[in-house]
Amino acid sequence: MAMVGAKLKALRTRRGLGMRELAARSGISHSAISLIERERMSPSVDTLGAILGALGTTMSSFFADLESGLPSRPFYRAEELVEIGRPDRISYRLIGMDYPNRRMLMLAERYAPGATTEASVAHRAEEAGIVMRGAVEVTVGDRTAVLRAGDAYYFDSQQPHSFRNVDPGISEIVSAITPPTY
Amino acid sequence: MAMVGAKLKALRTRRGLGMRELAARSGISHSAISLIERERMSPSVDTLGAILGALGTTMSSFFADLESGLPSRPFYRAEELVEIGRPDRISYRLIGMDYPNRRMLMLAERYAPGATTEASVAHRAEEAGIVMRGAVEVTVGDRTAVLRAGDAYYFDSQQPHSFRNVDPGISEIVSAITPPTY
DNA sequence: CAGGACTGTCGAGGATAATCAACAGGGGCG
DNA sequence: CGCCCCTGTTGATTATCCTCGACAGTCCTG
Repeated sequence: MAMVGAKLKALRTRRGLGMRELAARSGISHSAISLIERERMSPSVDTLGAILGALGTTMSSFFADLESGLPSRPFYRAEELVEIGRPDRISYRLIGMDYPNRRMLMLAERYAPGATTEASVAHRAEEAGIVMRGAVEVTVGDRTAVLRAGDAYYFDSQQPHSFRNVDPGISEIVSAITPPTY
Repeated sequence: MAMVGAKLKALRTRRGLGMRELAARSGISHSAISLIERERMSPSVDTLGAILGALGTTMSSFFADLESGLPSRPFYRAEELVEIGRPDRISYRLIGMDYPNRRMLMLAERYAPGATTEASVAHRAEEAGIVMRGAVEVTVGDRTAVLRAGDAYYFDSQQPHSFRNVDPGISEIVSAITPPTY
């Protein structure tokens, strides 16, 4: 999380505030601010949140700016895709893992026989995908359908939804979610 | 920073990962993950960053989702505007301070006589404003102009820029910056 | 039912974040 | 100059994060 200190200092000085003044407004000690700005310690989420609050910022704005920039490259080899699931059940391989400030989550999914997704909290997003191999039972709200190669889906993530592999072998889906509230 | 734990747990379980598995991938101990998920401690930025990385997420995505939602209200009284500058030099009063995931920063600025902005790092953004009162010398790149009531500006923030109050009294500007890399 | 592999929680310790109180370096002003 | 008020840095102490290992519960398998 490099650059946190430099960015914080830029924010503070731009407002013409001293460390002590910012400390008083945020409830964090001025020495802590000094150490954070010089990258000599990594603040807790609570601490950083308090400081950003006094500067009129939020965590998301702060890190959105920090992590912004163009991706390092446009192409990703199959072997490079980062695994964020578990291959023995449901493998989720992330496309464009080093794209800094993504607006979309694209995944190559691979379901082991019988694998089922966990119940998820409702979130405002749109989710679409297409089955590439096998057979997947998709439930959205009160509707259920078995999708096979070539079949697709598109729904609002706010509705309760789940996926279950009903093929005796492996099933594969390519999916996209936006915004990436994954 | 409430909800961090719940959101983290949702992310982990959705991928079918146990605490120990996530601990191994992130390099953070499973007990720390347990404590964080139950909101019994506030992780450091480094720690949370490591965990999110193993889940294929970034800080900005994580907090963007966490802080999302509709604003509590559409109207803000003059007295309510939050001060993020210093009234004796340059006062910056934030409009819509509780708008959760803003794409824009709008400020009511008030310059004391002789006040000057600090040098700022280059950032990719657009900045516009209009002078309401007094006289402000605005420098953008190699150009300088003195703007008075009714005069306005619009420039790319990547160019070095600064503001200086050249009025014997107080000068006022209403400005907007997007995205809010402030 | 016993054994194993998994789940998450808990307690004691060491590592680190955060605080408080000094300290040192500018300017400005009488 | 000598004093004041500001700036940010540093050392010693306390509080908190973080780790390691132990513990208890669940589920599957022999």
